[in-house]
Amino acid sequence: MRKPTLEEVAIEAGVSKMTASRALRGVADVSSETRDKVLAAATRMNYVGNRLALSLSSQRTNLVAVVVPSMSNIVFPEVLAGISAGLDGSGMQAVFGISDYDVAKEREIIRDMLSWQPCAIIVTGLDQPEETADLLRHANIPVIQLMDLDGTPIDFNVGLSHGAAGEGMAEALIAAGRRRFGYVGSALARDLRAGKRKAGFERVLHAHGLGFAEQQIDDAFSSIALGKQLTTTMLAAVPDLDCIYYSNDDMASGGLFACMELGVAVPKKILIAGFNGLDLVGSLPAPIATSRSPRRAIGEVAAQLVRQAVMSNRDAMPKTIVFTPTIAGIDGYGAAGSAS
Amino acid sequence: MRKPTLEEVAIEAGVSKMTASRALRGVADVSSETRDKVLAAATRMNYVGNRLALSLSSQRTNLVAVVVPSMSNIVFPEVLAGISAGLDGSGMQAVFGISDYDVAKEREIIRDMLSWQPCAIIVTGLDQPEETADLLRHANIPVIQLMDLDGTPIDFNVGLSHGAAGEGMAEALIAAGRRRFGYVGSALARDLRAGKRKAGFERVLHAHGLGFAEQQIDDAFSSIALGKQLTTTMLAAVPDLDCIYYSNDDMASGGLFACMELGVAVPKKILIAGFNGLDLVGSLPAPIATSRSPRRAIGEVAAQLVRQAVMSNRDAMPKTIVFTPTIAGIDGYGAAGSAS
DNA sequence: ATGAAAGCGCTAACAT
DNA sequence: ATGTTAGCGCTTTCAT
Repeated sequence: MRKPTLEEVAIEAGVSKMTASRALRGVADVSSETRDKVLAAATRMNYVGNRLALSLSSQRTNLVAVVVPSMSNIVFPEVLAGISAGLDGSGMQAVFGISDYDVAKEREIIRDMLSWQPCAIIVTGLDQPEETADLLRHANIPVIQLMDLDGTPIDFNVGLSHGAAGEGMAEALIAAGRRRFGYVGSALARDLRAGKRKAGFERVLHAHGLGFAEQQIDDAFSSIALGKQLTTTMLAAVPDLDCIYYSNDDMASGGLFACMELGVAVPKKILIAGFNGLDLVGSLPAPIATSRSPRRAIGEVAAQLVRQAVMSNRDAMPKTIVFTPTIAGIDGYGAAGSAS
Repeated sequence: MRKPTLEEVAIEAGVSKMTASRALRGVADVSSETRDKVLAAATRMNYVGNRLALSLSSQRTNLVAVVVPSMSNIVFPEVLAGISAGLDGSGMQAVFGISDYDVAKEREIIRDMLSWQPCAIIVTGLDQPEETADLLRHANIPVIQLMDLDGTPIDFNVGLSHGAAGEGMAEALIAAGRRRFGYVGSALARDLRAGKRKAGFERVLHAHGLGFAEQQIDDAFSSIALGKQLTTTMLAAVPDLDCIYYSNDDMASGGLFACMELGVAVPKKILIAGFNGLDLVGSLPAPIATSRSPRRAIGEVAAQLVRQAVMSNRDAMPKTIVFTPTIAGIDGYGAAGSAS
């Protein structure tokens, strides 16, 4: 039993296809009597409209394509939740793809999604290779690049500077009296934003005549377990550090757990610093420093931009929305910084 | 500048629409010379096919609709990652929607997604209201219900019994000598699976002449912070518990942090038990009990079912895939249980 | 190996 | 207030 079409509903209701279409869409100029007949027929037949036909015919879709690199920590799911919430009530629908931090896969996903004629596309980061950027530019739809500001946007850009985040954290830690630093990271070859934070952090260290006394970097993706493991290794090799900077909060939380197991006082002996401002960090048994990135807000703002961009003149819109992370977890650095 | 159509590519290549279509799709019976001409023209013009037209014309799509209740902890993102990975290479594309544990919103999302004529739909849980189930049944596509087994599936079912998971955990804890139980949970009105675990747990308690000495339940959604807060409250009221069962691992982790702050020995004085088997739990500074649910595997298996169902005869396929959670974190309960 | 005609299910534009 | 015509961009079917 095939699914009923608009035409079949129209026949059942004793009207033309066009009238049925108007009634179903709630367009004006349909007598309430006719509308009721059509709605009744549609309900009776379990009619569900065909958006393929609708979109093909009307030359526009309600699809917003979104590409994120990963779903294995809570960061991108929160961005997606923000986008989804920000789109609520607009009639638009997000379509997600996961690139696994793989540029070739990202390009294929983008190509695939563009074939669905989305009304906008949201991608992560500014570092797409030229071929991918080309694809995006030729789509002739609003392109929103999320999370990162350190680079040249194609169109719209919502995020924060990871270089500056690294710099800010280093300055805060030096101001807090720390001098002997270690770095624990993972997957830096793929997670370019983590690399930018590290580079910013090192710029400030060098400006103060300092540097990382020790680094532990693994190719695997970040996790609490990996942070714990690398920290244990690091402290066995260089026990006299007074601060460790991590690629993110997952790694940093693992670092805290390693210190607790080794009986190293946090933050008294070693200060632990991560990035993201995960909820987890606020509940941990010892304070660790972090840069709070407004992940959900970034998603919501991206959704707002999409709504504006598809409605109104794109040229009259701000091209860049800058968020500034707040540093938390260092004495005397309560709630500095703000979003703008 | 509008996007080029197949017809324009065909003209540019000096062939008919049909030949261009065949060349682009790699269908047989196209001379390699012609194929090259068409491919060159398509590349030159940055041609991207229009899937709306393709799907409308061919009467089939590569879309798999997926509805999950939440993105605010790592559980469903992992399921989605499993689905996405399981679909890789099939040419199918997942489309996600988030219902926020709201049945009305879920129904609207499902209705919306069905209008895109997906080739299959994956939803969370077995407890959709009749109206939603009707929608699903009338779609005439494979319906896969995830995570839960305690109920009547519409079509295919992949998951675990949460009632049994609660029972198993209670038995393990009683076997481990615990007798004075507390319960800490959240959002039970919406998270029905958490409620089923609690009910199973209580069935076993009652069978042993026991019950919860104290309960702390909040309407908010689960989080580490909430688990910590409710546990602090609970231990202030009833300090002599020897075990607390939580609605999930996020809440349980918060409970552990509360105990650490209060100087309560875990697991010596109080044993803490959650559900999910999050990575986090394996790195925590004290052992807590959990039921490991194979979230990613559930997603991957669902994707496999979809691939089979759209290719072959649905009737010849298994209707239910049962996973059994493993209990971890209780002495003597190493790696009991297995997936089947 | 290639092309022409018809049509997927809907809406836009133009009648009436 | 309702109906008619044309067409969205592609594939299917049937020729050649």
